[in-house]
Amino acid sequence: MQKVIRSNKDLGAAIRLARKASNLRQVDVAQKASVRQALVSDIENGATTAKLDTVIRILAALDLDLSVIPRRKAGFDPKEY
Amino acid sequence: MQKVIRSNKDLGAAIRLARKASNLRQVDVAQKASVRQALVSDIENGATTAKLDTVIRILAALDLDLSVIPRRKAGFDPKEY
DNA sequence: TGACATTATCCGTTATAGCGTATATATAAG
DNA sequence: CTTATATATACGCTATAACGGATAATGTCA
Repeated sequence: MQKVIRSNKDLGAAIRLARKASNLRQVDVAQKASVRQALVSDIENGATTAKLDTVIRILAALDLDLSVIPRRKAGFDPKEY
Repeated sequence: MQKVIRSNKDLGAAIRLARKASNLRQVDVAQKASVRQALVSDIENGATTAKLDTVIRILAALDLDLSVIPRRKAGFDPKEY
């Protein structure tokens, strides 16, 4: 599992997916990350470009980390390796 | 190569390292990312929490991607695996 | 359908990222 | 030391993330 994030939409999708996989509500994630439910909603919908530390806190609430990796072409399929 | 980012300091360190490895000046990265040299300086020094899309643009200027990965304990050493 | 739970949206306000434009410190080379 | 280059700071201003506090709009299920 390793999802590349190149836009706020990518991030929102990743967050929503992880949140549902954990059976959490936006409110639960919001509390853990010390933000409002409304903000989690906006971010999941890609409606806003959050600040880095906000992103980090929300990901942490979902037991996820942000990481920097060497760039690969879009559409790259790791199974080819 | 895979650097976990849990703070703006982590990000700044990763960016500076990658920039020097590419023999680029702050001004070069700034231009590619459409931001000011002063902002690159601030971010490298961990003096500010940048917005997500700013981070993405700067990383892209260094041929790096941001990614979401499952969280591991701090101090985890991949060599143990 | 009705009651309840969850998510999306709104408004005014506050906090702060990022800008333009300089200038002040390094750091390095001659 | 002097010059050139690179990085760090400064100040006023604009843009926008995030807030509190609701409420509206969906979704869920007996």
